[in-house]
Amino acid sequence: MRTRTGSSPTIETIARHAGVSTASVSRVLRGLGGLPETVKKVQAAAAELGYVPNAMARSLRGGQSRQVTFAMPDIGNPVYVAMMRHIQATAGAAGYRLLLHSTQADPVEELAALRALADRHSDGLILCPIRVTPAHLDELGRAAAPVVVIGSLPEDLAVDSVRADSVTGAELAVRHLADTGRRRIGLLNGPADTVPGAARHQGYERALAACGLRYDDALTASGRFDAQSGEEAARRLLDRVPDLDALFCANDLIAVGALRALRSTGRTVPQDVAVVGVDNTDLAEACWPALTSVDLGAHERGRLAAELLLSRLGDEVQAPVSRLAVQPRLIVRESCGASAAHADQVGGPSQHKEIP
Amino acid sequence: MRTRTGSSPTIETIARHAGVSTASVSRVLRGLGGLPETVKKVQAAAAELGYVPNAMARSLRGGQSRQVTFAMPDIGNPVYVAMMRHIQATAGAAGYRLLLHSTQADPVEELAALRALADRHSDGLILCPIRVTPAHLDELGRAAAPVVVIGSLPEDLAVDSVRADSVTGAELAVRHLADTGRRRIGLLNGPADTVPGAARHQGYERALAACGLRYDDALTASGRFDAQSGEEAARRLLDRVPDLDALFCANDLIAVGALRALRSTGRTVPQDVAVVGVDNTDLAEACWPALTSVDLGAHERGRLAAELLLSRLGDEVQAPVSRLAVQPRLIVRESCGASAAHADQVGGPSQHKEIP
DNA sequence: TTGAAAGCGCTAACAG
DNA sequence: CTGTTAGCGCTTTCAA
Repeated sequence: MRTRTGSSPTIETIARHAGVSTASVSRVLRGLGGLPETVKKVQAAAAELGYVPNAMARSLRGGQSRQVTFAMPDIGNPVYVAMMRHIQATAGAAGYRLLLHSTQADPVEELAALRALADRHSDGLILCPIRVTPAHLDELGRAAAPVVVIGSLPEDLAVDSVRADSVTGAELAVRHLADTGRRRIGLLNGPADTVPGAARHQGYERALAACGLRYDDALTASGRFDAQSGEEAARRLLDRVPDLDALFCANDLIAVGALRALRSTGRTVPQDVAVVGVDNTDLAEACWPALTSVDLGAHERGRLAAELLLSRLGDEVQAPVSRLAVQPRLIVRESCGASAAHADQVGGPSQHKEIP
Repeated sequence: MRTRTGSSPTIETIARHAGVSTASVSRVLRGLGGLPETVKKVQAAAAELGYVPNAMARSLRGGQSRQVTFAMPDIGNPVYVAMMRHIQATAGAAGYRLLLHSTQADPVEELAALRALADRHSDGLILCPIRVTPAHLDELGRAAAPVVVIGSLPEDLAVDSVRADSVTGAELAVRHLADTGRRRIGLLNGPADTVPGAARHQGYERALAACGLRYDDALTASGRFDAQSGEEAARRLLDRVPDLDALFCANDLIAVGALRALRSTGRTVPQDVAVVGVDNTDLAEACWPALTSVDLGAHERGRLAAELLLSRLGDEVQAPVSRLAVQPRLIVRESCGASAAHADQVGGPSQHKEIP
């Protein structure tokens, strides 16, 4: 085993060892020219001393950190984990490291993530804002590095974004419920004043109209975007409107809570009440009855956001602002009337029907 | 709105602006002394120009990046997300940023994460190895920065670690099954040659012995640590041993797959077959029947690992190696015979019995 | 092709 | 208390 001096070798150590200049070491190590003789000496010295270039020095010199940040509201929500996985894959493949910033759905934290770009520790940011306040617009406008927002933004803001078509997604769900004979369709929403919350509500309302069903405030309830809140909201709603025959839930977590509430109030899913979630997370397949869910393309959004950010980082010239939208698909599973018998007869996992 | 020059102001910009030296700027901005007059001028200039110190320069100078890395096998597994959440909270509170490295359960990737410490982009690493090969031991020995391993390590390796007592956890589960009258208890394991896989197997075998039940290879099956694999393994096992009355699953994902297999082969849980998972992830409460699960203290492990790493980073002196172990608890839910009636009568979420 | 030298932006002696 | 100065480790002109 080789001797370990206290501190790691620098480019100068290698230079001395190889009898060349630091400039030559730098060149050789990055594959730029060099006399075969020189190259060999440098490589030998580097190998022998176990030299690895210092990333911080390189970043300072080069003006870029080769790191990107993903800031999202709640790491406990599998939909963000799905995004993260694809962001990490895309960024990693391009040689970028991934920094995580969990904002706790706190706008202050979101702004902090934006402002943190000023210290140049990160070359760019992918942000999932839960709300878009004037302060957000302001900070987005003056961000010190490229930002891609996953979510909807005002038209006139010159910031790249990737959004789900949440309204259409909600429509898909509600329409499917109506088409399969449901008439008293409730909405279990997250905070109505958040971007996703507002979108779900809008889609719900619009779809009802399209199906000739009347919108009724009494059929809606809102809370947080988690299972416990979903369960509580479902109980409240069911108390108030016992004859509901379907629940459209703003995400899968809420839907899982709703399933619990339904079960504990003696209702059968989907016979008595059909349930649809949103995000098509792993939870949808894990719960029972397996959850019909609107896939808003979290994977796709993560990948696209990362690609957008990377291309922005690579660009010399200012490419025009991109505003991507991914199409939702409805994944029909048992919670929504696909007969259990049908599901039972198949061997493999992941049986579902897809409505694009 | 203030004018935006192309590049951000440096400490020198501020110095000129305030009519002082860069050293004074540095001092003032870090709260070290200064004449009130000077302080005011500097702060004014910094505020006016929107100055933020460059993190890379600071890191290079200071010899530390104020970043730590968490490397884990599979970000799709909620147990790692749980760890991550607490690592992020602990590290974040101490002013460290969190880098993510998903290793895909690939030993090569794990080694890469270890070696990457050499470039000093990260001050320390929390590693969840899925396997510990001789190469791991070697790299752990020569790591360029402090490492904390979440998992078991050979006694003679001088590396901090936090482990779950997975063997005791398995015993808790199997013993509970035996105590509640189960006699044909199967094991659905992940890869047997991984650290967690081996531990689950060992605990299973040991608990059977303690309960006077005979170990039988035919009652075990193994695959990967995910739901699909769990479902397939469960099918194989049930085909082979139709009269199983309990399944001990190596993690919650496998257990979820097992629930699916049981349902689709017409068995009722827990009446026909009781099921226990491991990790007590959110999944355990999401599925139905709610899953009895061994809580191996993922939160605790994440927090402790982060604290260990941070204290190691702060230490001037070499503190002795820490080897922490967290105690498992069995969280009993419906999949294991807690009567559904009992669960139904309660209003709130998270009803369960806890066996420490 | 190679080496000398000038920084990237910051902090920390060390004098004054 | 403040300014001068010397780097942290690297890349990159610019000459030779």
